[in-house]
Amino acid sequence: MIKLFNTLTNTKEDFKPLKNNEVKMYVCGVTVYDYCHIGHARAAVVFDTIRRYFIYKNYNVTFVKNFTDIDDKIIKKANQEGVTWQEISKKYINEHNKDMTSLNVLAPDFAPKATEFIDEMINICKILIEKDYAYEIDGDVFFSVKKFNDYGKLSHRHLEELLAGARVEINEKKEYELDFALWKKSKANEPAFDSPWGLGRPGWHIECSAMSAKLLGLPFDIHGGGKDLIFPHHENEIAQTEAAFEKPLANYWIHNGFVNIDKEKMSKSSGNFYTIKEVINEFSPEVLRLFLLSSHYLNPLDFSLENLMEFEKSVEKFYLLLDRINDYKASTKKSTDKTEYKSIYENFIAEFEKALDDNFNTPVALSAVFELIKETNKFLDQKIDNNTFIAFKSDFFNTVKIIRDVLGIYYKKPEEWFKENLSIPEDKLMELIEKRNMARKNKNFAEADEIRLALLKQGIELHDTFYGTKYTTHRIHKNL
RNA sequence: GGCGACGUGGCCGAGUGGUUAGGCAGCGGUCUGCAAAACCGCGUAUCCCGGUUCAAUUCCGGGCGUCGCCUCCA
Repeated sequence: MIKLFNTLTNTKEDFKPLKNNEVKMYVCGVTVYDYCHIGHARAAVVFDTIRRYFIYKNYNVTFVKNFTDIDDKIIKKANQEGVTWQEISKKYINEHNKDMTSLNVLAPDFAPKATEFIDEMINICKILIEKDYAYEIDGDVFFSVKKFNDYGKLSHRHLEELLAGARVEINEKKEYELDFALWKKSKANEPAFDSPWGLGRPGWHIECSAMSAKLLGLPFDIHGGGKDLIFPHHENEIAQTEAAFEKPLANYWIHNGFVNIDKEKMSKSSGNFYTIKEVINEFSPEVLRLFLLSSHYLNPLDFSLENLMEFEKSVEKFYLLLDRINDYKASTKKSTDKTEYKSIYENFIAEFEKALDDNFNTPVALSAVFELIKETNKFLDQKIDNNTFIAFKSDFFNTVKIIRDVLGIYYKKPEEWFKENLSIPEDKLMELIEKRNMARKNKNFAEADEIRLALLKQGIELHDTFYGTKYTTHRIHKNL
């Protein structure tokens, strides 16, 4: 039984799908006006992992993640660059998708764009006006929060509280300060869509109401996004959808914590952010993904390049083990004193699932992974006969597949990993290894050590094993 | 101002009313020409003050500190 923390009830609950073993989930995507940063990466990786875990548990998952492709910031950027808003949104959708691919985030089943659902949004506005939940003033349509009794149920706030803290907002036409726009009249030279209220464009929240209702139906199981979306975005989405359709929007609301830099929230407006591209220029995306999973998704995650180095080593450790298995020479003699690998394998599966069942506790799941690596190394330290080794490999690669499928890491071949970090041409390296081994043979250890040290400075470590000299590599982070 | 979260060993990071993850770094050892890798061993933490309890890091109250939301934001 999967338990998850539901923002709506502020408690950890058993997950019960609405229908059999189906999970329908909608996750808020990004507004496409710039490159994605690490905060976007965290949300993407968190929900991707949740999705992957449901799939692993044999649920049939329908996963929707949208793009907000029309919005003030997109228009502003388009004006700055002297291009159309479509060119901006297209470009950054494309860049977003590249980033997601590099992070090994599975493509959503649906990746709708707001502008593809204008009719549906207009329809919701019409219904809300008809039902007297919304009103039109001079081409703008606003939602009247006072009329929706449950307003505040997600963010656990009351209108008075919200008003008390509200920064002075000079809005004009609204009947009540906290009312929000469903439809915005467009100014001259702004992108515009035809509507019963004249030319305009949708407000921010309405798109998700339209797309989720159309693509998943109401209610659906899980709605997710970053914690910063709880208010007002998701609160408003609930108000619109539930007022218009008289059905609950989603049963479970999941929100991931922020990525911090020096304890402060990473955000565009504060300027303290790293883009995904900047980071994966310095570290493998796999390292970034592992790092993002290394703390619980509800908690803040402090980002630093130094922290990434730690996880770079973790990834390396795994590939070292794979490499070891590839090279392993089973003993021709019958195994002695061998422990059963079966129990290591079964223990891992149990720990791993227990962790993820409990509100997707990826740090604990990772500790099970690290234990597995250690236990496996220990197992291989014994003398293993061929039959035992073959049986072991089968169990081991089953577990690796689970880790890959669920956590989305460790999907490379070890040689790929080590080669991608190689700082000199491989044939040159082979020459040096050859040269060093000649020196070793001649007991010229000074020369041998000199070669090894020189390579080490370039991020290449040599390991003399009984089946030959192996190399491993790690990136040199000059700028850190 | 209102509401909320958090404070764990050198660092990162979980769980738990009593036997107390995991990782990184460090130290000692096995191995090695020497290393590296791997393995073994060591370190033994829960902001402060009260309270409840046979027992609290875990529950309650207070304090201090950090952060978040109330504005676009993953």
